[in-house]
Amino acid sequence: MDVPGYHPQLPQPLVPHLGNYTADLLNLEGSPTSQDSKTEPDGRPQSEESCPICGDKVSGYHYGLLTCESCKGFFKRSVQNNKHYTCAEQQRCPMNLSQRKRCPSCRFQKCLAVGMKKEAVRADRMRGGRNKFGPLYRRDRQRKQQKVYDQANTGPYRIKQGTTPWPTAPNDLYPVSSHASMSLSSDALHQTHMHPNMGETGALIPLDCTMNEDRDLPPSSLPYPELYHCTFSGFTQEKREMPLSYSLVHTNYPVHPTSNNSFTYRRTPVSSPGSAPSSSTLLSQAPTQNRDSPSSTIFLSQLLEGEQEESQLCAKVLASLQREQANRGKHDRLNTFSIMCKMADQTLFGLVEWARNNLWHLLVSMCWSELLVLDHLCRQVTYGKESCIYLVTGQQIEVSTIISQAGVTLSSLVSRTQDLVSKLKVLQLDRHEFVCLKYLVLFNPDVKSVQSRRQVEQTQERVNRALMEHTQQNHPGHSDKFGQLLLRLPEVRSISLQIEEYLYQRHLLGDLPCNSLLTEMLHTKHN
DNA sequence: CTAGCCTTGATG
DNA sequence: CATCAAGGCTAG
Repeated sequence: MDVPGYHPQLPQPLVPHLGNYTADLLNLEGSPTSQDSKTEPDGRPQSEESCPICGDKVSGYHYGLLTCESCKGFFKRSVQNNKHYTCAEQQRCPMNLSQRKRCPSCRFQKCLAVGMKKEAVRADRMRGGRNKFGPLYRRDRQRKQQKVYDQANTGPYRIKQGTTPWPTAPNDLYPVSSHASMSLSSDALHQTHMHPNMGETGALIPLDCTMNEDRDLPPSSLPYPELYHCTFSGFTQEKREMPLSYSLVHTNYPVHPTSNNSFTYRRTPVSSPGSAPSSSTLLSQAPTQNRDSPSSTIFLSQLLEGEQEESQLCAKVLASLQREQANRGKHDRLNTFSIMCKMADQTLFGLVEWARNNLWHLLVSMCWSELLVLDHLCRQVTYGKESCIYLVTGQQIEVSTIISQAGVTLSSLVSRTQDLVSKLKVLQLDRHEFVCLKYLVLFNPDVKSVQSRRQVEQTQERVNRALMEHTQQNHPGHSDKFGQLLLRLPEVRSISLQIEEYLYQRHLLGDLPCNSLLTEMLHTKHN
């Protein structure tokens, strides 16, 4: 998902910079304090934490996160000696204090999976000193402390309380990648465009493009199921911060163009912004309504009212990215891939915000990637120009630039997605239909752990009927639009699965910000 | 090969 | 000068 040849611009106060960016995904908590305490707020020594790989006693930060001394040494030896281990079993060997020696392959995979960074092992073997990521560790400590304070507020977004809820994953530590990176020429810079109404304060914020997709990838299975018990608890704080970030850019809302498929709509005070209608609303009328009644129209309006306006989402994402960059040092900028992850992350926050209750959260956790794909498709159909990809931030990238410079997987994903965009443009997908597709994807009665299967089925049926009636009433000349739209869903699913697989591979390579909602979703779904 | 302890040296 | 995360050393 990195975007070679991509130089989007973000408004101030981001600092223009043309070099490689440190992919540091740190907290948004403002300037660091001078406290560098090794104790938790409750006075408990931090060293009592257990190693995320084997559970042994943590001895400090090593190669990106808190680990024990032995895993530190193991990781160092493995990277320095360029070890390639093979697991004799199914790459799911138990990893604990007593068994960590038994399978170096699984141990190393787990090191990578929890976020240890190969890049932090020095190629020149220089001893001593600090690498340039020292400040990142410090901010990680602060964030850990902040998390402890926030533990009381972990209610609304918790999906699952696991026994090992990814507790010791690196908190957004993300040292500079040693992967091949390249700085873009000014030509490439101009291959991306700001939306004309993006805001007058927009300064050139070029980003590097990391061409590191086609490295050797580890097996695509998902080892260490115990890691995939995740919660959203770590995100309540950032989420709560979101409204504050509005003020940063809210005067610069991009005014998105209104196409024939007019996607602008007015929100009524009845619905809380960005929140879907309640389940009772969705089920308030029997699915066997009289077809000629306006019930489906009203129903669709209700669904639409729950949708977040694009300009608001755009503002949120921009504000988040701005703040992220503002909190970084000069050599510490997000790289392109990390920025894309951040965009996806913020869109996911929107989805979780949108989802009403636990059932919905569960459903979202099973189809988040499809919803993201749908969201992207809708944006392309509405705002996207023929040869460009339109990002949630309003920025545009030439498809040809991506295709020419990306690796096989990414090119394939972009091509497939653009094909789908073309088909949906031909179908003239409108916002009502998009929302219906979104609900049809969400309300999937096949999700195993869903208790109220009947409720999910009924909602699905109702949305299905609304979509059918809408297409018949609004596009009478296009007799099979309903069927054509439904036929696109398997491709949406297929693309989303490929994206998940791609993201997981990047995650194993340490490229994904570990403390992101994106990462948690990735793990939760495969749990 | 492992893992505990030691040395180093940039950083604030 | 203290800190602490790098690499080094070595007995087991």
